[in-house]
Amino acid sequence: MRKGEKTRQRIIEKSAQIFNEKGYYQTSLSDIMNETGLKKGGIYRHFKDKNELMIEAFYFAVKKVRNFYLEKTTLESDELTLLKTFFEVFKNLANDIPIAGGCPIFNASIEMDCQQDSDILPHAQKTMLRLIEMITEIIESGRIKGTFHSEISAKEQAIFFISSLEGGLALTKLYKDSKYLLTVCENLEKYLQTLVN
Amino acid sequence: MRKGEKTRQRIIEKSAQIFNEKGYYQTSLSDIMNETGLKKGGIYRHFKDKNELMIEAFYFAVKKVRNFYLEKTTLESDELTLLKTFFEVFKNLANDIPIAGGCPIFNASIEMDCQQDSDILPHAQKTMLRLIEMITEIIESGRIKGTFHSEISAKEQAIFFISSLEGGLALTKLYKDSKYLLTVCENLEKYLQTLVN
DNA sequence: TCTGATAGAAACCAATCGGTCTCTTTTTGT
DNA sequence: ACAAAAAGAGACCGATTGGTTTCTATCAGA
Repeated sequence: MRKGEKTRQRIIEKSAQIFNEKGYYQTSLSDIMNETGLKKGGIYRHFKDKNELMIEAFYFAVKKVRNFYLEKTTLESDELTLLKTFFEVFKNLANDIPIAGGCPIFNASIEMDCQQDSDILPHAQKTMLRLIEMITEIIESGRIKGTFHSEISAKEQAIFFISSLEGGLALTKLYKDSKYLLTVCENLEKYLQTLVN
Repeated sequence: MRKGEKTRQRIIEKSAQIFNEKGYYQTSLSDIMNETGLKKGGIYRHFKDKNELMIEAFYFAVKKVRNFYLEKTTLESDELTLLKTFFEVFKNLANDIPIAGGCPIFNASIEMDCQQDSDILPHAQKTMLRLIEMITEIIESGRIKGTFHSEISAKEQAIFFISSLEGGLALTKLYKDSKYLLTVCENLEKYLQTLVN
């Protein structure tokens, strides 16, 4: 790999961390300069503007969390396990694993809805939708197999789960206390049991 | 009332709107100047700095939502009704009633956890705690009266409700589609029924 | 090893930020 | 109606923002 390509990758990784912790628009070029050790010229050689860097960093952060989830699951995992693993990932995010600052999709989402002319907003929307659909498919699959009873709407359940988890994670970040998210997870697992046949 | 005091109040009201929509740090003095029609000198006469204005605007926004909730309830309202009214307030917030931009406490919270040296953070924490306690007391009261069964922890339920609602509101803002929050509310009401004796 | 291509430093830029200061206008109490 | 006090306009300030440009240093293929 070319040296430039290596540097480019390093910039994305480092800035993805900062973006997820400080916010995309709260993070300045000098923050990224400090973290990467590069000067402005060295950064702008690899990205045409901050927006391009933000988008690449966003997808990097998302990929990092997705891979973390995938590592914890196997093809044999049943639907109940998959959902519980999903909850686990959120608990880990509260402890800055695999990335500091919480859920990248949620962070980008809530930041961008204030930001007019944001180039990230459509990406955040798309990625969140894919997350919802992923959970929807798990529930749907469990419904078909008879694990969950079928009066429920899979997509609505998915929205409910994700909303609760994201909200709980937000409270946990607000108080820097994981008990809030843990409480939400416990309740969700209890709720999940009521859906099981 | 002195003219200055009137102006001061107008600045607070107008900027509370913008702050809640654009974010406290995304909103610049010129935004406030545009909205109020005042120049910089006219604003800084009434507030020693932007931080002071932010804090006052924050409490104004919170008070506005709280009053909206209080107007919808009476002393005779039973606990189940109080909780459902609380859900209703969130649904209204999705439609920019009584203030545009969603829940002021949540907005301030998520913005401030990125912002180092934020003067609002402690106020957001305090106010969110009061909200949690308010809901906790409703549930606790219902438990004592026998409306809810008593194996549940009131505070944990309160955290769960608020997390879900805030998360649902965030999704609704992301897609500018109230269906997400409505889904969350429906699920919460169903869940609420399982707590009723 | 040499040379062209790539990578990066650093000075520079206009725009904007929050904030101050001075001077003028308006309001207010008498 | 007048004078003192309050209110507001607007120029100004230094710092910082994202972004450009030029020039040097390093890397990589022949």
